Amino acid sequence: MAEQERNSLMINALSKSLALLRAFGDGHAVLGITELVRLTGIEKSSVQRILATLHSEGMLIRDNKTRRYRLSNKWLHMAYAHYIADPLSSQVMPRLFDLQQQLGQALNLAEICDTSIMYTLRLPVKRTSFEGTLTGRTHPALNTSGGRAILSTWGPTRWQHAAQTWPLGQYTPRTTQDRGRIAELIAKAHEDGYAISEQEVLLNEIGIGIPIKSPGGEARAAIHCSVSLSSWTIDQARAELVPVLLDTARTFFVPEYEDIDESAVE
Amino acid sequence: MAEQERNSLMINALSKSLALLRAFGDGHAVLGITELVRLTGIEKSSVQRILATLHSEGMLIRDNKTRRYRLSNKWLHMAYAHYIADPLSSQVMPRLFDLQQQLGQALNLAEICDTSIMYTLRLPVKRTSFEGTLTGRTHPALNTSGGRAILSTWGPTRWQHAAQTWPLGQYTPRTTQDRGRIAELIAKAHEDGYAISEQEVLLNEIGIGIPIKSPGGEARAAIHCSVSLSSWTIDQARAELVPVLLDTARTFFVPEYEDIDESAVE
DNA sequence: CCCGTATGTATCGTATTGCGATACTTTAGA
DNA sequence: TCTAAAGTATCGCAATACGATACATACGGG
Repeated sequence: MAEQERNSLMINALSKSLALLRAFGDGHAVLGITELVRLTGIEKSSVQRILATLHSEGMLIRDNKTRRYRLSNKWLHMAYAHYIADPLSSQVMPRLFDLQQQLGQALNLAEICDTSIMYTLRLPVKRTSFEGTLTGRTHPALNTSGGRAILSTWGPTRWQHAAQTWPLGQYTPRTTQDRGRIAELIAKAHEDGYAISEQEVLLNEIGIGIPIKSPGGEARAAIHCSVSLSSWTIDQARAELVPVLLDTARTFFVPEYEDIDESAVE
Repeated sequence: MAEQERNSLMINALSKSLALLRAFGDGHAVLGITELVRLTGIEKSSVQRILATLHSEGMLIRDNKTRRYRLSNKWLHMAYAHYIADPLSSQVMPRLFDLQQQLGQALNLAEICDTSIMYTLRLPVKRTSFEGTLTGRTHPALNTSGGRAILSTWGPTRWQHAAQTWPLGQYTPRTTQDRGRIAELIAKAHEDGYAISEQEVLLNEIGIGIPIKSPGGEARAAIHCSVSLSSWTIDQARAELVPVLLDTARTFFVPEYEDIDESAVE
């Protein structure tokens, strides 16, 4: 929010277009003009022009019956290009694959993305829900073991602040809503070197988050392991899975973030 | 190309930005200003502005050392939103998963995207290359079994035209360069109801492409199965894999394309 | 080590271009 | 059939993005 206007070389039309595109991500995947006006607050005429442009460029599919739009598969190209250029994914992928063979559990790479956790690599084990296999899914960082694991490396000041201000979701009856409790859990994760959560996002699911630290000790990503409460207890998971996961996470080399970092505060 | 300008409600800045973004996809995943100017032909000042905007929106990561940019993981959000809204992927995924359990072979969903094939769902079997696990990868349609399978449903006129004009790559010594031969292979696929290719994209690989037809009989997508020549012969694959794959592909319901279709001819 | 070139950054006046108001057309539901 | 809501088209204005140019910084060879 803060530093939008300082650079006078910002293209307004492009900013708006991105805002509009993001609207498709936030739960509403199929949208018409008026809905977009409501969601984004952009003028109808502008929405009209942006949609026309994106559509004519093949980036949007239009349902001629309902006159509503959805994102085309051309966007997968951007995702692909991201992965190719991303030093972390290419490094983590093969190790994650081996780990999955060894442990037989669902594994993800989770990255911090503003105040959310995004699953960027996914290796499911059995037939899960379709959504469960897709990369790009996000959850509020505070709700997830991965998010707490990452925050636990940022130092008490920053994680306290995050625990108090970052958004929270409500997924199951057992999703922790108590921000003080969350701060405690992060502190615990700081001591342990990893975070465990129980049924906070999905019922019957234990989440294990292991931070992937840069040389400076801060993490922007985590290995996330998801196991079922019907086959595992928390203690079993701690004893059998955590050590292996910690071993793996330690071996990654993550360069320091010289870039914006933008700290996602306020 | 043809119908760019007829609509006067096209936003120039946005079109340019998309062109610039696409440059990251085409093999060059990390780019500086000057390189982008070369690749896209856009004025340096414009490139500068677009990059500044995208960067400040968090869509690009900048390496402060080399001053070059790459796509951030925010784009995965767009990919995610695409999948959520796409009726085909969500339909195919579970069936593909079952198939993979049954056959134990690498399976993909391949979709036509202009003159290319894009792998939009991937279920690899063993530790393959990183790229081999990523969705959004494209190859010239003419080079792949999936592309030929799809074209074989479009009728002789259109597939002849495609065979003569669509781009061709050269991946292995055995990649067919003869456009006449490719037209023949498509015709063969039309008779058989599927396409098989041998070592045209990857050495030691047999590709099997099964069209997923809409009620009208035309396909925009294909199931693609990749098997190793060290364990299989072409005849074995035809006998053991193809029937099962055909059975599966037949059961999908793909709505007709009322949308642009844009036929990628010109 | 210094210089020359190539690349990235900042500035600025102008006319182009995207803006938003409004009027028109189509759809869907009562 | 009518009405309200959603989508589409038009148009004049001025704000905005444009591109030329000048300035700064990085890189690499002699």
